[in-house]
Amino acid sequence: MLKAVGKQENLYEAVASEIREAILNGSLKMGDTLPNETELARQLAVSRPVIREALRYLQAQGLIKINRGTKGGAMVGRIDHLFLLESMADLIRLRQLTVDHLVQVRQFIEPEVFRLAAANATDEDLIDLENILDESYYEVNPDEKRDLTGQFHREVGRACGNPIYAALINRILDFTLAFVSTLKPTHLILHKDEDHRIILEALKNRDPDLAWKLALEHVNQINNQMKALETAWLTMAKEEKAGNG
Amino acid sequence: MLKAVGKQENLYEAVASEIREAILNGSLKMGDTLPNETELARQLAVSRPVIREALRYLQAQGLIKINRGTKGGAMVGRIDHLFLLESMADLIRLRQLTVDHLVQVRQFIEPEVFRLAAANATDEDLIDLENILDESYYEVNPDEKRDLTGQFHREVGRACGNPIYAALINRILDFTLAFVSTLKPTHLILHKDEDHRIILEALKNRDPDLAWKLALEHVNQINNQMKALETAWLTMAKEEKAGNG
DNA sequence: CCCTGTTTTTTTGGTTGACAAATACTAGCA
DNA sequence: TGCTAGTATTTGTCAACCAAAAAAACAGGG
Repeated sequence: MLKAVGKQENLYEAVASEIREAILNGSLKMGDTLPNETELARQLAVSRPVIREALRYLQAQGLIKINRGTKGGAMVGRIDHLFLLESMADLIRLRQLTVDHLVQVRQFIEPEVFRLAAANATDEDLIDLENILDESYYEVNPDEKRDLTGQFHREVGRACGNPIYAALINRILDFTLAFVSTLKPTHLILHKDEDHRIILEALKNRDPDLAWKLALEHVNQINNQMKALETAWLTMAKEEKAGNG
Repeated sequence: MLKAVGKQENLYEAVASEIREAILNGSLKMGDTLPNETELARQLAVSRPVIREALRYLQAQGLIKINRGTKGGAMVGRIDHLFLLESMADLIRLRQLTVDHLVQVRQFIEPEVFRLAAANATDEDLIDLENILDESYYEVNPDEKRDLTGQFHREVGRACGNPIYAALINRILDFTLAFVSTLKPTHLILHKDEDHRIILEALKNRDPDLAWKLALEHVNQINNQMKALETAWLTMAKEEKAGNG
C-alpha cells in the first residue's frame, strides 16, 4: 500500500518550514535576528532569491520583521497571532494547541453566530442555506458530503452579518476538516442533516433564542465526536509507538 | 506643519498592494488567474523577482494560489479569512468592515476571556499583570501608556489558557491601536487605569462572574469611545470633502 | 571634550539573463 | 479508439551584479 505523497515541496517552502520550526520549537526566540541572506543561502545550500521568497512568506505571516542596513536583517517577531494563520494543524502537532482549545472556542462562538444569523440573515441567505442542505441530501460521496455540511456552517457565518465571525468560523472549520481528514475515518459524518434542517427552520422563523439553543446542542454533539476522535488517535499513536519499541 | 511620512514602500509591497486592491474591489474575482510573471513584470515595469516576492507575500496571506505549468499561474482564492490577517485597517478603509463589527465581537469575546482568566490564570500571570499596571501608572508618554494598557488586555488573553482567544484578542487590539493612531487624538486614553485595578482584584479573588461583569462594563466604555471616534472621523472626512468640492 | 557632518561598511532591495522542471495540450501511431 | 511522445507554456532556480538604506566609524571644528 502506497502512502499518498503530497505534491512535492518547493525549495522556498522547505526553507520557510525550516525557519518556522526553529521559531516554534524555541531555538529562535522573539527578538533574535537570523543570519543575513547570503549566509542563509550558503548554510541551506540554495540561492539567495529562494531565501528571499521564504523570508517574504514568513514576513507575510507575521513571524519575522525585516530591516535594511547594518544591524538589519530578519528578526523574529511576536508569534501570538499565529493561531489565526494557516498553520493550526501544525500547532496541534507541536502540542501548542489542543482539540479542547478549539472545542471551547467553537462551543462559545457558534451559538452566538447562529443567534445573530436568525436576526440578520436575508431571504437570499436562507434560500442559499436551503439549497446547500438539498445538495447535501443527494450527495453520496462521504468527503463531498462532509464539505457540504461544513459549507452550511460557513454560510451561516457569512449570513450573521459580521465578517470577523465569518472569518473565525471559516478558520475553525478549515482546521476541523483538516484534523478529521488526517485521521481518515471515511465513514464518519460529523454533521447530521436533520439537525441542520431544524436549525434552518429556526432561522426562517427568526427565532434567535431557539437558534442559539439548537446550535449549542448541535455543536456539543460535534465536539463530543471530535474529542472521541482525538482519544482514538492518541490511543492509536501510543500503540503504534509501543509496537515500534 | 509636516505630514508624517510613513517609511517608504518597497516595490514588492507596491505590487502586492496593487493586486490586493484589485481583488478587494472586485475587479479580480475568486477563481480568476493573473497574467503570468513576465507579463506582470512588463505591465508593472518591475523585474520578475519583485513580482515573485509580491506573489509569495499574497500567497502567504491566502489571497492567491500558485500552480506550475501550462494553464498554471496565480489564481485568486477564497478571501473569507482575510479579516484575520494583517489588513484589518485596509478593510475598514475599503468599507468591508466597520467599527461596529469589531465592537460587537469585542463585547462578546472579552468578558468571556476575563471570566476564563479568573479561573485559569497562574500566580505568575497575576504578578505580570500587576507589574504592567504599575509600569503604566508611572508612564507619562501617552503613546507608551496606551501600549501598556493594551498590553494588560493581551496578557489577560494569554492568561486565559486558550491560545485561540489570545490570538483573537491580539488581533483586535492591533486593529484598535492602528485605528486610533490614524486619527492621532494624542490625548485620548481609551483604557482607565482604575478599571484595570478593579478587574485585577476580581482575577486575584478568582471570581469569574465578577470579572465577567467588570470586563463587560470596561469594554462597553471603550467601545463607546471608539464609536464616538468613528463618528468624529466621518464628520471630519465629510467636511474635508465639502471643503475641497 | 563634545558636537556635527562625512565616509565606510554591512545588509537588504532590485535587475538581468539564463536554464530546469512541471503541466496541459496535441499530433501521431497502433 | 486509446495510448504515447513531443511541444508549448509557465513557474522554479540559479548566478552575478549594482543600488539604496542604515548604522557605525571617522574626521574636523567649536
